[in-house]
Amino acid sequence: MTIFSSKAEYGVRLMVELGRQEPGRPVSLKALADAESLPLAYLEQVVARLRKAGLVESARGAHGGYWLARPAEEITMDDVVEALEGAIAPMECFVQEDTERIVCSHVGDHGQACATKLLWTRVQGGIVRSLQTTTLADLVAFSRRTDPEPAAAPA
Amino acid sequence: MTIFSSKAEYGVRLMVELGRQEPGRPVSLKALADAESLPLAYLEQVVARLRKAGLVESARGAHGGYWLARPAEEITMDDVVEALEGAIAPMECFVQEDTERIVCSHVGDHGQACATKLLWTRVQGGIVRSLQTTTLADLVAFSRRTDPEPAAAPA
DNA sequence: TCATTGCCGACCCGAATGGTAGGATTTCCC
DNA sequence: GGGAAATCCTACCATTCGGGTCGGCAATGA
Repeated sequence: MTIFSSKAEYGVRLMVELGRQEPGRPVSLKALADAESLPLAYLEQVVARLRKAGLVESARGAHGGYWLARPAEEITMDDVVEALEGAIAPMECFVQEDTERIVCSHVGDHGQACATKLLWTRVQGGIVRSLQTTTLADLVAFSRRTDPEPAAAPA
Repeated sequence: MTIFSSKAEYGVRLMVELGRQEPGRPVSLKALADAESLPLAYLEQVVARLRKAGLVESARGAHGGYWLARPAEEITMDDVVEALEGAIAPMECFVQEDTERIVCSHVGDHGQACATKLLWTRVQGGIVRSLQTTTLADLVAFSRRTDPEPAAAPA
């Protein structure tokens, strides 16, 4: 089984690529698609989610493009993945309320709260914790270690 | 997004129900299906996975049924979920080799190991750790807290 | 004015999910 | 021996979803 869809993979790669660029200058989606060998039309849908979540900003028209809305150090992967995949719920019956609250709708079958709730809660905790403690800057630094060349944006 | 399918939900509930029973006596799938209000025919497929993974054993014929192959204390939810959902990989490009080894097939696009690897590895670690540190006995105890009645198996 | 780029909605195809149906086959009980 | 009660096994099916494609509109700079 795979946990995340390719939206998450593409979106994270896109964010990393943006993090590698020097800030203040927009990068066209075409350049990003070429750099990562990803289909441009599909990336449009992916980046739209990131924009609606306020993680990237954009400029239209010639020499337009995208850039990070905040410095990479202040972006936790928790936000990125949630923007791309939606709220992280281990199971359908988990509905996220406001903050940290978790509700299982299977309560009430015969008065018994389902025991699986305990398990899924722990799993969710494990995932969210690992996402929250990783910033985009971490990934950018990791990518520079293997490929120090910045992708030479010929805007 | 939901992480696990209903196979995991049903299978875990089934294991918990088996854990609530006194050992040594087989419980019919029909009784389990009734206790959890789940479709019998579908549960057959679910329990087949648990049996093939060696987590439950079975006896055919009248008064046959299922029981835990090991005491609940010795069953980690890691094993249960893996039997039900298959190997846990955060992303398609993760292929589990023999033990703990993780490989990302996206290496080589332009010599750059994908930075997402770092992230997915951490996430997988968070999940596996939470599953390994929870035993079936934990869930059984949790379920008894809310519903102390053992489900009165009328064989 | 025109190329470049972001933005948006419709459509589409294959695979997986969540089942159902039906028939073996084995075993206990009378 | 004959049911009845069970596990087992395979095939099938409806719907959803993932992973895209396509076409067109809107805005912006040269």
